[in-house]
Amino acid sequence: MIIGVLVEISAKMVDKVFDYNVPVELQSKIKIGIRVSVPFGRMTLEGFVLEIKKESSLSDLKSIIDVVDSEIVLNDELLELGKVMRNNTLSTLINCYQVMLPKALKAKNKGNINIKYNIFYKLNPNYDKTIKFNDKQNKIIGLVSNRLVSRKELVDISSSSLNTLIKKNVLLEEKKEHYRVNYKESEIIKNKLTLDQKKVVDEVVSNERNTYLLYGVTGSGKTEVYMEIIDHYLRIGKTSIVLVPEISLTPQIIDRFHKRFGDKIAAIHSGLSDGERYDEYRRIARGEASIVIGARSAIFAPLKNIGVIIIDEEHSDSYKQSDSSPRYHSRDIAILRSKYHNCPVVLGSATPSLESMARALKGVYKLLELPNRVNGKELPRVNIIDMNKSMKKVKGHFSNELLESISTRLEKKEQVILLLNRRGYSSFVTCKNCGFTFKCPNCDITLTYHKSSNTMRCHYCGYGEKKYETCPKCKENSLNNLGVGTQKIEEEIKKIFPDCRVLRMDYDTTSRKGMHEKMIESFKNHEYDILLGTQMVAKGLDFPNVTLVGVINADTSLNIPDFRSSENTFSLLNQVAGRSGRSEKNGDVIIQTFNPSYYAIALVKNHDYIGFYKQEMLFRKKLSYPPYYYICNIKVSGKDSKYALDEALKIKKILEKELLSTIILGPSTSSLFRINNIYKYNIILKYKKEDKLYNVLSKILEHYQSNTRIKIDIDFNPSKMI
DNA sequence: AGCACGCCGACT
DNA sequence: GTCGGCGTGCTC
Repeated sequence: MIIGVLVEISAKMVDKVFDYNVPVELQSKIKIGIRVSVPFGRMTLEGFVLEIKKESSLSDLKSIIDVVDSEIVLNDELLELGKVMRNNTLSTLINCYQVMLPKALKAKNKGNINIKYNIFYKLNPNYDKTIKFNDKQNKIIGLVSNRLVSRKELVDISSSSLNTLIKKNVLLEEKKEHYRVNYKESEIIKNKLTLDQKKVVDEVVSNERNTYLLYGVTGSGKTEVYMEIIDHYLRIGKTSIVLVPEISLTPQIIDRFHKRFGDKIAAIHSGLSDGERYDEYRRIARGEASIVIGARSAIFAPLKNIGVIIIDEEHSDSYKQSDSSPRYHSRDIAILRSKYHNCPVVLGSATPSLESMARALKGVYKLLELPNRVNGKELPRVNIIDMNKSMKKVKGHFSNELLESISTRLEKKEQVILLLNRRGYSSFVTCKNCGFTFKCPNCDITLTYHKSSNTMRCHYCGYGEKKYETCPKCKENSLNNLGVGTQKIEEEIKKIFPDCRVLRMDYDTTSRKGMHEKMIESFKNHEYDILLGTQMVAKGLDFPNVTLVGVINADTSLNIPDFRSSENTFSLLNQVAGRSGRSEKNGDVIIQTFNPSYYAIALVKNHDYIGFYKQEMLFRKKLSYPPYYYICNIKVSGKDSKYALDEALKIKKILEKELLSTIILGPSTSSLFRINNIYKYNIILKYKKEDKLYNVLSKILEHYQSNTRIKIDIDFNPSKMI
């Protein structure tokens, strides 16, 4: 027996199958998709078995050392999917496979993440009948004589007696896997659907394979629709995947699915330890869970017989893996898997990505709409406050309008959410006298001030230094802590409303395990009046008593140098506005901005997504951006900035010669020019149809693979270009 | 990823 | 002469 093995090294050169002999005693364990350990050069590596055959074109094969798994880790569907991914992302095949698996199944972590077992005992029918037992031993034997008894139960009687019985071979051990995550039985809660919701459900389950764009306003009951669709497929024995952005993968949403589907769900979220993740993964692989809910990588859940794939908040950029290879998008993977399973894909959003809406309007996706809120209420009233006028009257960050509204709600014992838009914003330190700002010596990024340690830190590489008292440039004592943090805002609120209970929710306060959950719960129970936070208060949360949403600073996310900054801003504001007035009481929204007439802000007033879509499409067309053109970012980086730039220019020359219908921009320094002393350049391609593209880029990658002085990363349809 | 091979600069 | 720099190539 000869097998073809893909080894766990991510390099173009070894991104192929290597043949090995299999010793007779291991042959019965070999399956396609199982892992083996093999000698490779003078190393020992793990790899995936991709081929089983009788002959090889090479003689003198080495033999595999061992078989790693008892069950396959990648099934045929995922093995094939990986090959398509490699072609679409120009990544290595091994990277594509590794991204599908939990940490526990990667070679580097072997042994660190274990399967937990519960130990049970039963009576050995052939034990030595001449042995005499004491009372406690007899009690144990009585218990195990007709059933499996857990070790814990027997230890409670007498651990020494138990040990004696084990030693004398009277008891036999049996191990059972123990899953660390627990889904308790739960009473099933089902809401009655509105006519609109029912129409959507009926369309999707009509069993045509189709990609649907579900455009539903905030509060229109999309989650209920998802659950009904999933329920339909569950009843006919099919499985489902639900993707949610990590930031809205809260205990609240998991709880809702849990209440409806009990232990049929497997939830994969950032709060799980590696071991817990592994347990969930095995439950899925074994068919013990049939509904998977998780963030981006849950799209690879090894479910069989998938009935539907749902991507909630489909516009979220968290679905694109942008920091490492393979740079894939969950939406693309969903559509590929839907072809294999012949099942529908549902993309849901109140503010669909322009790409998806354009496809829906072209008929590539099928458009479904939920134009009304389920409670029959109007969408909240949105009031846009021009801070150019207000700032003169008020010091601090609050306009009179916002303060008055907060005050009214507090009197009525209603709750308030305040959003501090920190995207593209950080609390940097600057000199009021000469304008000097502190930057990271490694990354060219402004350092962020941390009050608790009185240090300035780089958010990219972790560099930190003590805060200066005087400006290092002009020696004046005029360093100013610019930028607002949630702490600062909290202090301001407390000054104005001393009795008000403020809950601060941001990255700092939620990083401890379980804090996020606790905060949401306590706010829901009205232990606080105001929830103040960053992005994480904008998405998916459902608090019936919230009747006012205030946005402190709508503009900051407009300043990001990215062609999607308007889209991201509109979508963030629209999302957070949707947190207001979700129950019986009407809701209000107050948005503070310095650009009140800018369309991405002004159109939030009437929740006018379609209006925004039309405006934004004009801009995208004019500048040849998606969805009119595809974009590909070629990242060239190296320690030697001149060398990297020279090579980037060479690459551009080649591209210009080969790609005749592509717009080529750059090489430009990205806004994060230097990270950890690595200099970065971007070459941007804009194209509609370019048949040679993948071929040419592959050749470039191949040419530079062994060049250690620069690194080339290719990102198709990048979500961000920093 | 590692490791060997091989081809040019400054030294016991 | 040769030690060692790292660019290039290979691993079934």
